[in-house]
Amino acid sequence: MRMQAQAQKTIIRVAVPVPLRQCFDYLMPDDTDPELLRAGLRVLVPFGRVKLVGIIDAVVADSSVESARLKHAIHLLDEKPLLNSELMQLCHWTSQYYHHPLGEVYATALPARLRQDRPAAITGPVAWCLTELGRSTDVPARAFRQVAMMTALRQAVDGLTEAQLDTHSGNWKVTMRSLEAKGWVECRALAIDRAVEVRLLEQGLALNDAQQQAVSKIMAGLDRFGVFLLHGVTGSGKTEVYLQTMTTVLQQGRQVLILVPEIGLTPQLMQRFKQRFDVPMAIFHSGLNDGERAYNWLQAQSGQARIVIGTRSAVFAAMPEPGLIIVDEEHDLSFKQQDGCRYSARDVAIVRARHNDIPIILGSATPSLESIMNSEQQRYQLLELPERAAAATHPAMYLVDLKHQHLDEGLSEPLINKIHEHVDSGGQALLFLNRRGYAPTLLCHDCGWTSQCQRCDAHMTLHQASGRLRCHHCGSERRPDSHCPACGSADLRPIGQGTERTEEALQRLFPDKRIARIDRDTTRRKGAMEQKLKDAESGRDQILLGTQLLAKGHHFPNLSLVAVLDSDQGLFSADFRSAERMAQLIMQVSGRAGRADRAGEVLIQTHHPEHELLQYAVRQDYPALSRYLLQERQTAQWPPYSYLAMLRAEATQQSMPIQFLRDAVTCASDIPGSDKVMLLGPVAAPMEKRAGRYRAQLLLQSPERADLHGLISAWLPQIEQLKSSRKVRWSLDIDPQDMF
DNA sequence: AGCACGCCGACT
DNA sequence: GTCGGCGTGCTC
Repeated sequence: MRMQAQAQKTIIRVAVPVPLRQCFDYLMPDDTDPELLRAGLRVLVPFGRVKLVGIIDAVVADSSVESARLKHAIHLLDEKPLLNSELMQLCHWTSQYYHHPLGEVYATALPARLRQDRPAAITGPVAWCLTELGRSTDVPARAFRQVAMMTALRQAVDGLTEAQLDTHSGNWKVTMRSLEAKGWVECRALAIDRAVEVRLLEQGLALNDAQQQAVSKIMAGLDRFGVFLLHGVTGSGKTEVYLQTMTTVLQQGRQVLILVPEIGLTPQLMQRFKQRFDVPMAIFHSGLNDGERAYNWLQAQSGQARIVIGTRSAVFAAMPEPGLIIVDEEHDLSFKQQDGCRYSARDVAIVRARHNDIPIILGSATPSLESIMNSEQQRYQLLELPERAAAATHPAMYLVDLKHQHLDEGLSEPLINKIHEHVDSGGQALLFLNRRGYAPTLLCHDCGWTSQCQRCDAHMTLHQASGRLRCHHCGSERRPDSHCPACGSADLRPIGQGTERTEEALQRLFPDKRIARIDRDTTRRKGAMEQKLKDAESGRDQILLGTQLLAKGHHFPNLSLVAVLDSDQGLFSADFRSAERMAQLIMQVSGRAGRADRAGEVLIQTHHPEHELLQYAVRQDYPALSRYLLQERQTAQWPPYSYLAMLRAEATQQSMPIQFLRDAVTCASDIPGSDKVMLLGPVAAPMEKRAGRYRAQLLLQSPERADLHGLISAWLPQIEQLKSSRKVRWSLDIDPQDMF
């Protein structure tokens, strides 16, 4: 028997938001009860010469750091852990898998407001009510605003929320303040009932056979981990499958997490949920301010929000009782974070489901090849929704061979005729062109000079509306030259097609039709996107012209014709994923054509109508298309037949990134097991110069994930020691999606 | 990342 | 003679 007293656990191991792969030990703050120390609490600590808010990762009895060097933490920020053990475990996994410092992962998981040195008080919606005193007081009649306010409050049983007051009068705050000073009114946090019983506000729709089967299979697996790949074309009723499975999970008293891509569709989907369920929801999207974000996060964390819905970062929303995760449009690239900790929210979500032993649904009309392969290998259960639920007919698909075609500003004759046909008979046409601006470059007809960006290896795009040349890669802009800077010629011509120029052509060709251009330039203003979409949905605009921005999610009831103006750029690109993306785009947009009463038509302009990908795409044969793509990937040993990581570097001096990556290769070769990983490069990035910085990359490829990660774990500490690493900005990207 | 310390070039 | 450039080292 040990006679020694158990050493007290009074050392806290803190993860601080710095790019260092270690935690730091501290003595607990003065005047703190050791019993209060818990992992998951936030704590303010002195760090070097600054103070930082960190997360207590563990409470331990002693430290390997000599006690004289240990500092006291300053104070705890929470009484109860802000991060529960499940979320901490998820952050640990993320930190290890993406080889990113733990403290920064915790920082990614928390909304900005909760990373600051202030208490995590929930200050959500409040309601103003009368006090006892206020109820028994007669307001002097001359204070007429106050009288009106008191009367309004008397009529409202549960008080008035700020939103309600805003509709009442624009200037209620002043009046309210004087009433509050008199002690007649008070402000209360709005009580949110914890919905034990989930109230359904509307009945579920009748399911077709495929939907019914999908729902049954998911229901049968609600009590354990399992990945369901829900493959359904647009309009096949994926959302109804989500809704009905969610109903059961919510009724079991568990929370549902839904991840959606970053294209402003979150509010729409949430609207669907609000129509169906009377439960509190927490929502996360780019339109929220810091306060709203923190409030919603805490709603999810406290368990009050039963449905949590949001984009990428919502995968880290704390939830005490998760029961189901849904990733909608799982193939979407916006689930991959492109800076800092480069995680894939879809992949983190799958791990989270596994940790919690709950099911996860991946929904898509065009699943990623990774997911297709996983379902073929029985790791995921494939659920197919083949039919269009609402009995709409499939669109007719045509390839327009552009070879030897006369083009009017990129528009072929067959296309122009089709547009006439559709809009004249009351339909709507949607045209895709993935290049905004007027023309991609300005060319000197006499000497061949083109308008290059000074800071990037790219052309500057001519924007006619603003009369500027703009670089789409670094944002720099300038006035277009009136004469060629190289030879002095005045014959400068805009070359190529952009949405602005196509819009101009459309206006000339269809002078009596309403044309709407929807791209980043026309939707920059806040609320402009919503307004444009509303106009388009109302059927007011007969011709819609847009970039990728318009590709998915929005429902235009009158839409009968969809056209892809330039599919060729996607087919022949340096990035092995670009063909896949173009095919997915065609599949996605074609799902949008057609109304209940009328089959839609889809036109794809190309110089390569014989291309196999396009052939599969027009036949709407995604299984064949993905088989073809998987075959290609297997031949070239690309993912999912191998695993990749990309080490990138950039610097203002051209030679530095390559130098650093060479040094990195040198130290990799000394690591045992490095023979199991191929190091491809270093090479200059496809666009070497961007925003004034030179960029280079080194690709790591291995048939085995474990070998790749094993090498990286041993390698990173060495890379950090390299002298040349100090002269570049470098980053490591696990499972890179973009090869640029 | 931040921040300080420290050692060399062009200026009041 | 100093101000300030950024190389180097450190953070419990």
